[in-house]
Amino acid sequence: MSQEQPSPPSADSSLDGSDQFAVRQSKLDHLRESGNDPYRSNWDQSHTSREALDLLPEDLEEGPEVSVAGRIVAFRLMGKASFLKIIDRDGKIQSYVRKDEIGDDEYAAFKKLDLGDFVGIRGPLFRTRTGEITIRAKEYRLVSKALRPLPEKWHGLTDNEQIYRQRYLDLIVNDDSRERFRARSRVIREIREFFWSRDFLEVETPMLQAVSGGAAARPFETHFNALDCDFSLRIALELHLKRLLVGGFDRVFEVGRVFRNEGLSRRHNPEFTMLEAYQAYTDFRGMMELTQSLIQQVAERALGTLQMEREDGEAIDLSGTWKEAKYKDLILGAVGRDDWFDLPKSAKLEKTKELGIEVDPELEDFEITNDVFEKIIEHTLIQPTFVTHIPRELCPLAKITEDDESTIDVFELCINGQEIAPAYSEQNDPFVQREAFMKQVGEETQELDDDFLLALEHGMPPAGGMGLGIDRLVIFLTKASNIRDTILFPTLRPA
RNA sequence: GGGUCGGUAGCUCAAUCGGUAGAGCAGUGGCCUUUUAAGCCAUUGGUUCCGGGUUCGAGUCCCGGCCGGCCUACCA
Repeated sequence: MSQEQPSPPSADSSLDGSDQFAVRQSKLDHLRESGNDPYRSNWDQSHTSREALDLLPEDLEEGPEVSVAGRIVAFRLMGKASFLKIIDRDGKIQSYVRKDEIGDDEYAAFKKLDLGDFVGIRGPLFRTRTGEITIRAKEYRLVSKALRPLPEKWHGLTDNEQIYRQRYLDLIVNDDSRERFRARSRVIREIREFFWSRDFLEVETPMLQAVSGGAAARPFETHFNALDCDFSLRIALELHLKRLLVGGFDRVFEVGRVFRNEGLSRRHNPEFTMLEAYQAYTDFRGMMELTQSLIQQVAERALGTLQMEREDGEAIDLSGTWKEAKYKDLILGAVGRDDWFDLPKSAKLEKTKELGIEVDPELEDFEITNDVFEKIIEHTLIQPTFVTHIPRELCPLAKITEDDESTIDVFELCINGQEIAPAYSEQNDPFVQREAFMKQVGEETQELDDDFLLALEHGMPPAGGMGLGIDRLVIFLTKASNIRDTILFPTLRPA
């Protein structure tokens, strides 16, 4: 380490810079040889970047000394002084490092730092000529070496596959992605706060289930060795939460992962996060108030606004009292005739062809109608809309409407052209429930959950229940276009 | 599962009709004490996703495979 030699001969001289990993590894080796192993270092933070920036009011040129730490994301060497920018958990801050302030040897070592390295920096705050709040370094220390280069600084990382498989790189270089996942976390926190404030009990129910019910989806199957029996991963939270209503916990909610062995799409990931809440002595009308208040409060607190914007620029207004529409009215409007529900199946199929949608002719009448809803109506419901009076065949777990035997007391909340949250007046008649299950078991590959029916026979209080797909909520709250942009590590084929 | 588009340097992207694979950033060496995608000079770096085929010659054309985007199907 002589000061005279401008660049001491070392292993570096054999490296031409073509192999960035080798160059960085060589730098690491030299640090270790000189007793400065970065992987054995640490640093005490006095402030985060954000906190430090807040310490220098507009009218002041000089601020107190701070000690920060983070990853180097910009590095500008200018002879005997340098600027670098580090990123930590709440932002970025610039530091100014001068040779005459940290010393010749230290500065020589400093120049060997790389983009991506973690450093600690201590020094007073000041304002640069262009007004940027900056730390004038008195001391720095390398506390972890990055052996691989960061993605390009200007374009960031754009390759979708790499964004999903190496999310950490996306989070380092793509500000919007980092902010989207912070927003997701705030949304979930505010959801919990909402239910806690309404005296709901947060619970955890099994993910491994002998019978996975509560929805019509194919489950993932697995085998439990100790008991030598098959289990499936849950596809919904519903049936266990209702057992808790039976048990006397009359306001419960759970936020948790559910798993459905179905296809992938912009709106579907095989594991996704569901909220379900059940409240005794209310009904789907009560859930309507609850759901609207929940989403409004979450948006207000987590994002500070009720005015959303989709990726395509269209606005979504979450304020006020949300629209209500009867399922039947929406269908009649979409097909353009009042006698739709009296038409024979062949005429319905004829009409769907006119409307330009493909419908499987093997389907039941109500399924054809529901295809009309899902393929023509759903994606047009951008503004929050409670769709009510849904045909009873579509859900076996809800109460029948008192003055209309053909519909159930439920709503399906649609926002952003997607189903976000269904809610029901929960069926608590064990006979009607068993009948509905039997009918479903007959036509689907569905197992009967006898244990749940046994619980119902002990008596479940009248209740309203609601389920909400958190990933889809986050999609429109954060202007994302794809569910994968709201899930940190989305499901991909193994590399 | 089907359709379609794509995979080129660490990253972001070029490469005409099938004719020597290039640029910016990053890296390396040098200059530079308030920069802002810092600047200037020089410079390294390629299994063109993989495997076959056609051809004098393939990043480019054909066949097969792998991985991904979008659309679609499945999806309470």
